[in-house]
Amino acid sequence: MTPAVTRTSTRDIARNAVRAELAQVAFDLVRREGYENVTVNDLATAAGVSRSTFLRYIGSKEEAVLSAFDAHGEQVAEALRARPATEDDWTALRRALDTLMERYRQDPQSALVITRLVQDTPALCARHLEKQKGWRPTLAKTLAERAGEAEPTTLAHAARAAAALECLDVALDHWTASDGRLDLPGLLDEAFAALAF
Amino acid sequence: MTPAVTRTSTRDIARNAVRAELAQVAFDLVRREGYENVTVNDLATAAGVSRSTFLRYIGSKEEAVLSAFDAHGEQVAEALRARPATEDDWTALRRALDTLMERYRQDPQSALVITRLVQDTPALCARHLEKQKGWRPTLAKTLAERAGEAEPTTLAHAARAAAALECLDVALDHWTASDGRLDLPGLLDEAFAALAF
DNA sequence: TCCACATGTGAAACATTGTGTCAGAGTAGA
DNA sequence: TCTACTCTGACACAATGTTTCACATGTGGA
Repeated sequence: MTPAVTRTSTRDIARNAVRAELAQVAFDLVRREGYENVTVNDLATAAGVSRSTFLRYIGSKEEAVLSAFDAHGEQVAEALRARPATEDDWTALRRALDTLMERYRQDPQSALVITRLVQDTPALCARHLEKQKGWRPTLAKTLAERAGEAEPTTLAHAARAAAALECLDVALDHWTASDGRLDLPGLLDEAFAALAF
Repeated sequence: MTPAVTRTSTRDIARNAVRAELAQVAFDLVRREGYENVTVNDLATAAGVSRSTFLRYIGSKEEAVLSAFDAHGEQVAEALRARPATEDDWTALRRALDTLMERYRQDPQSALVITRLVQDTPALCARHLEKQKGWRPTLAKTLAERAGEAEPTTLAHAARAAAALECLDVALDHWTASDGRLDLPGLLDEAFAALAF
């Protein structure tokens, strides 16, 4: 059985560091050569490990690129928890997404490349949507907790969480379509406003 | 080059019939044995054709199940076009989804099985989300056309289309979680209402 | 020091998927 | 009848992801 408490041992830290390193090398190579033109063998070789080891850490070729988004779900949830309880759900969700906006602002070039890569590669796009769908229950639960102690997670919370994530998606689509020239937070505002009838 | 006008020849009709037949056999087998426990070879054998032929018609193992949803996007768009121009976007989208509700009402048992299958199989879930994302531009364009002749497709239209599809998704999640006991159109209403602030 | 045990790594085999090629069977039409 | 055209199945192929095994490394205790 797994231990009841999820403690982070030094070994886990080391593993995560290796994983991040492998993902970084993989992303650089994919960025240069294109996702379809690179094999797992290439990625492993570039990282200086065997194919076995690479897959042991990363899990799959898709994950090599998408692990960059691993933390996003929890980050948005964390930001959502930090919003004042008086704020309505929709505003709180919009503000929580500012956490991600900040990431895109810090390095727009890289962000544009990886976002395009995911959008243009069907396999990556599909997996990314699935991963993003996994954030929904967490956000919905956080909304429920904000609402009150005994509040169960309702369908309404799930719908709002899902809609907020779709707004992010739509905004990113328009952003990449404009080659990153349009203002991403502004696009996100526009998407959010479109659902406030 | 492909012909400029997409005409439907008798051969295309025959091809689609074969495709539907293969998909039906494949779905039945997957339903009984489980997606992971069945290979493309099994599906082809069950349908009485070679693996080559099966993949030629269906494209991939995932598509064998997901082709059941192929027409949904265009059906919803069609229903959306049929809504009165005076109706606001959100109401029109909700009513357009009644087309799908009708499908679920006609055969709730099968609908429950296939919906669960897609939800519980990561590969299917991912591909289905990607396919559903493909409906978004069509719906957004339809919303724009409803708005007026020269109206371009705006980010707001895309956001509403995306949100409506997510409402469908959320409603289906709760529906399957209730073993199909809850009223699906009612759940969809609830999800839509959660976004009408 | 020596031993036992756990952990990380690479090599290889394996089942499966999806693509591409090719030859033969069947068919409709000139 | 001859000729294109299409469909089919067989096969080869590259690649993915899983599993198993052997080897190295290192660590703690007797």
